[in-house]
Amino acid sequence: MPTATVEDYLKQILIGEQSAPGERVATGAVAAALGVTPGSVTAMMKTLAEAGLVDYEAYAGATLSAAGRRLALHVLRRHRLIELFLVEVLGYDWSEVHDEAERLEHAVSERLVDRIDEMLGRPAVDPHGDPIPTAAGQVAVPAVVPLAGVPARRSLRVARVLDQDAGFLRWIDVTGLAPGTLLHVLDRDEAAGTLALELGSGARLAVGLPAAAKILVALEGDQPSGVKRARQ
Amino acid sequence: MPTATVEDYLKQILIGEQSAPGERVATGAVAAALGVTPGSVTAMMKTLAEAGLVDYEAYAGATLSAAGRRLALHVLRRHRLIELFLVEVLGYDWSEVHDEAERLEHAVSERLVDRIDEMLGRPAVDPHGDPIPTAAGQVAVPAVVPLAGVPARRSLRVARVLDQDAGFLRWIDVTGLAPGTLLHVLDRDEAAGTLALELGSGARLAVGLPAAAKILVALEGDQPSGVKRARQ
DNA sequence: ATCATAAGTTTGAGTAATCAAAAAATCAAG
DNA sequence: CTTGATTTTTTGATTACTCAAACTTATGAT
Repeated sequence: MPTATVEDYLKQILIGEQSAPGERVATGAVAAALGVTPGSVTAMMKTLAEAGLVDYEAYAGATLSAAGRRLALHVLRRHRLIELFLVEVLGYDWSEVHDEAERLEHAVSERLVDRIDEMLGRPAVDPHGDPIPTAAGQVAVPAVVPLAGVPARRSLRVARVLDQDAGFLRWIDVTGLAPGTLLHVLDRDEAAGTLALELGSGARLAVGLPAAAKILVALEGDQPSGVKRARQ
Repeated sequence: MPTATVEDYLKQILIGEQSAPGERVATGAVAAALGVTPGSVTAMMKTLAEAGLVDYEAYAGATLSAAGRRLALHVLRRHRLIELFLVEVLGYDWSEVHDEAERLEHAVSERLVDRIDEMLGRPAVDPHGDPIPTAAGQVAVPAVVPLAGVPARRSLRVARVLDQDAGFLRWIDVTGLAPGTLLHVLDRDEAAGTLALELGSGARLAVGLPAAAKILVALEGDQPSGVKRARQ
């Protein structure tokens, strides 16, 4: 049985791989994400490689092995199902669930996670729009793109918010850009680095490109919940 | 912030104090309950005494300090609320909740526990009939006695089952002696060491005194949920 | 091509927990 | 009382992390 610490490292390596597919995950990226020193990460990388959970090469970084990916996907599944459960069943705000889930993900049994999954109707995504891996390790890969890259005059739906920071999520809340929101890009102002938006509610606002890069959208008119299954 | 291990030791010392009020809790009792060696307990006792959480005297055992009791009661509160939550909200059987709660009690925030408490309507007891401490550290002390000590010809209600062993709890289930059950003691057979019972359902059965010692009952006719509050 | 900087690794040490086994203290009979 | 059994403590080692700081490797800019 892996320790909570091992689970945290594996999860972080998986997230690193997902944000830059095909590349090795750097020691420093893991250190920054977990709030530990680079030396600690190097030490753990060797432990994980020893256990056959990652393929580690000094100075180059690590990739997950099949066994490591399997484990990491289970941790991610637990995390995201717990987040959704906290919102749906316990009335948490989606900006508050991350830290609670961070601790619970190491304490819940597979059995409890499956009950939660069942109770929530086997959901595909968590409150942030992040896809929830199935018990078998399958992840839905929705057809979404960053809002920052969308040209003017397109109709979109907010699908996912990448930043888990509570402050950012509260800003999303007050501007009304939560997942599910319909919106239209009125104009791109490349000079100012902003996008002018009109929401489904009729409200108009401008968002900066850095923020827009963290908001993933689906093109409306595409297949509504157009989702491919990939063994990822 | 105390570690999960410290919380486990404090909780166990509290349970030891409750089952033998006024006495110091022995090193060996804690070791047996937690499944560690006596040497580990001695080491931890010193750590806890150092931190002002217990009053420890070598070869005599430990008692909780005010700070230690406060902490231990919070752990017990978390444990019991989680047990009830698993039964009421997630459909667990009461014979299965103990191990799950054992891990979750160290991972839930005070905030989450309070939400659960609120959602369950600030319950007084968990599925086993064990009283749930309030957030302020108050514990209800119901007027209950072991079934083993009740004379014949009394009407009773099962209030609490002391043994958390899943096998014992399943036996309670199949015999129909779960908390809340009304029953009547038809006869005490001192020679055989059994009690003849008639349940509210009309079923008759005999239970041995060792089992009856682990079942606490309230005398029917007393104030129905006659409960005193004690700062314990 | 070299050289400073950034990134990563190594080393040595510390913390929190554990155990096995030796040593010491307590208790209960006789 | 003394002895023998039981309980508890001590000792020394181990595991799974962690960090700070010294050292090494890789990268990119001139």
